[in-house]
Amino acid sequence: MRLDQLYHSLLLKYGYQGWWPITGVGYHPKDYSFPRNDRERFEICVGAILTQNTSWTNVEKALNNLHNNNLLSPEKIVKIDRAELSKLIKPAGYYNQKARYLQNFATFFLEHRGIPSREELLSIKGIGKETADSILLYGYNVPTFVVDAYTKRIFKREGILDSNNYDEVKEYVEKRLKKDYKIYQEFHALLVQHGKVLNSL
DNA sequence: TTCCAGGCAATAC
DNA sequence: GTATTGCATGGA
Repeated sequence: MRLDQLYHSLLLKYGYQGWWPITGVGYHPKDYSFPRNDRERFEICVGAILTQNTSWTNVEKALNNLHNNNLLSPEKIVKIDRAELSKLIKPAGYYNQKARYLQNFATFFLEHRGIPSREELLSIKGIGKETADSILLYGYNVPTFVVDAYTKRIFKREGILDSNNYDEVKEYVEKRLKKDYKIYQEFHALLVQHGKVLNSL
């Protein structure tokens, strides 16, 4: 199967995914106007960090804890005691590491203006390639493709590309699909959805 | 009970 | 430069 065929067949099978989910809004299929403000942008970045090797349902519990305590802002995150932050994000797992990662990112978010570069994001402790690309693609609508474990697994299964190299898989997609953030957002979300379905078979 | 999820950094070879 | 290992909760 070719790459664009996979994209179209997944879209036909699952429909528009409406990523990235926002608290109080949820998923928003065919609405690409998000994030609508810096508050939503920051929330997406926090979610991207919390979901590292962690199921989204667990991340939602942690996000709700922060939201309900009115702490879902960079100012609050940098100020709060780290042990207190750890406690609130506990459901997301790895909570000691992630509390530190969130404070590292919140500090950057407050000091930095405009769209960050991939290199700037990667220099933050706690932001690796997938998280950096997720932040750029969903938080800033930059057409950069996000590769995750499902992507590699499905590409191999479909005989598209057998590689464990992040940048190689990323470039493969970016050279073959139109550089459109809407398409990259949908495709990554569809690959995750398909990966979940395959796991449940 | 074991397995693993929308990874990352540190360390070991 | 590539391969391991620690980090942790909640659901299947």
